[in-house]
Amino acid sequence: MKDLYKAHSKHYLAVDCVIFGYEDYELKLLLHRRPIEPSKGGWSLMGGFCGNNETLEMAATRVLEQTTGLTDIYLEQVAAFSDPGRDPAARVVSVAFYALIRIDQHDAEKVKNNGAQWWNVNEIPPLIFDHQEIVSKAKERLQMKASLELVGKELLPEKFTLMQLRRLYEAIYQRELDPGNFRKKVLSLNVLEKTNTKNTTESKKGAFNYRFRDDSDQINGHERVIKI
Amino acid sequence: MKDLYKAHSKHYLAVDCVIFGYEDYELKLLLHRRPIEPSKGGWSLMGGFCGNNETLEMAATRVLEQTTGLTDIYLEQVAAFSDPGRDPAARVVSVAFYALIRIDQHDAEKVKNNGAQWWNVNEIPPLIFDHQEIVSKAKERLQMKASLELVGKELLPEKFTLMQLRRLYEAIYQRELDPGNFRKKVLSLNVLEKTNTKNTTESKKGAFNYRFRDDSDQINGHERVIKI
DNA sequence: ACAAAAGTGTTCGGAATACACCCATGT
DNA sequence: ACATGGGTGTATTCCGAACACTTTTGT
Repeated sequence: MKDLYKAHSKHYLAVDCVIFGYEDYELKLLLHRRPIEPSKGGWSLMGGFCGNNETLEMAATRVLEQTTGLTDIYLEQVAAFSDPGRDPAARVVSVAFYALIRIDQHDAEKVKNNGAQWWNVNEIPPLIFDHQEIVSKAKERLQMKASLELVGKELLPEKFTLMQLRRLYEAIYQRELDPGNFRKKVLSLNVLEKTNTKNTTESKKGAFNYRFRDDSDQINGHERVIKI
Repeated sequence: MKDLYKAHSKHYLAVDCVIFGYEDYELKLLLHRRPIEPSKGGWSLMGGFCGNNETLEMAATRVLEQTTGLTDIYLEQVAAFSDPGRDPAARVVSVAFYALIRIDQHDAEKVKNNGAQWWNVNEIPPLIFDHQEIVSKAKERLQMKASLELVGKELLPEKFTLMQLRRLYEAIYQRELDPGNFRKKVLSLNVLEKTNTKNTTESKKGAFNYRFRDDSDQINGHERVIKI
């Protein structure tokens, strides 16, 4: 079929991934040194160009696999960034995604080869282009998501204690949460199930491990669920 | 400067606008018959291609002015849609926006010349391509926005009664709201101010008109404000 | 003994909900 | 008179926030 849109201009289309991970009670973010010009060597989000036959989601997935070695990663679209001057080398429109991954599961070797490094989300270095703005928007989105449904399935190990989950929420919300109230609220959502195993590494008494229920995807409408 | 990205493919970039308006107690949506092939004549969102030197927001603004005659329109980015087959004629990535406009203020002449028509948001005809999906996502976003802050400034006339505002929320939320509770909640937000004028067209007694306060943009963080 | 997390219970205030009820007025 | 929306008040319920308290166990 002939191209009916010939009169219009074409654009480079990129994806940039804000990769969130959780480790040592901190929400972290994977950055690498940009391997190409311009701004080669500057701290940057993981990015890549969108191919002709892939969706933006596929491109983001591909970028993630190349940099973390992980497939099957949770992705959420954030927004498109299209300031004509955002990339000094050319007009590139970038669609940002955020990803949630379990730090312990990714391919540390591959990450290192990419010159990548995990950073506490509150202590990141200066970033190239408009990547700081992208990160800010991604953080907002993650907060919003966390307030609408219980997140953690993609960030925590399969089994985790309620304290670990609370620390994650504290890192996302950037404020402390009452342990007792958090426990009651989270359990009332009925999306977790208790396991028989205990974790004794973080307390003398030991805390039961929980896991996400298999069918824990029944969140109602646009009603905010996690006030916490 | 020479193009450093030559190896990568370029793509057509379009914007599609979901134009919300409010009239006769109904949330409406402006559609037109697509003026070009493919799917010429099919019901479609207002769209256009992004130029080389404009942001996507600028492109959307331009499209809106061409179709409604209005400048200075409230716009919110929804998402990018990038299925390679979404447009049968070519690979076109589209970034969707929703717009809020006052139906009485737009250029009815221009709209008519565009073969455009307002539709109740729940009774729209079959749309071309993936526009139905775009509309669904835009509706979700509008609901979310309406629950985070008081909307209406862009949809209602400058002066409006609380009943009109409530009907708007009922149209957005798709459920009835208690008149007394709605009034108390909305006024407690402290973003409206009472005017001296009354509207007697909708009740025998007559209801005071309200308007949005000039400085009514102080919404706190990501805290949900409008539970309603 | 003490510290520190696990886990449970209680209290309190504010907010949402569900109403009742009076007011004003056009028909 | 009565229907209809305007506007106010109130009782009830629910939920989040604050916090007390007991349990368990490593040091």
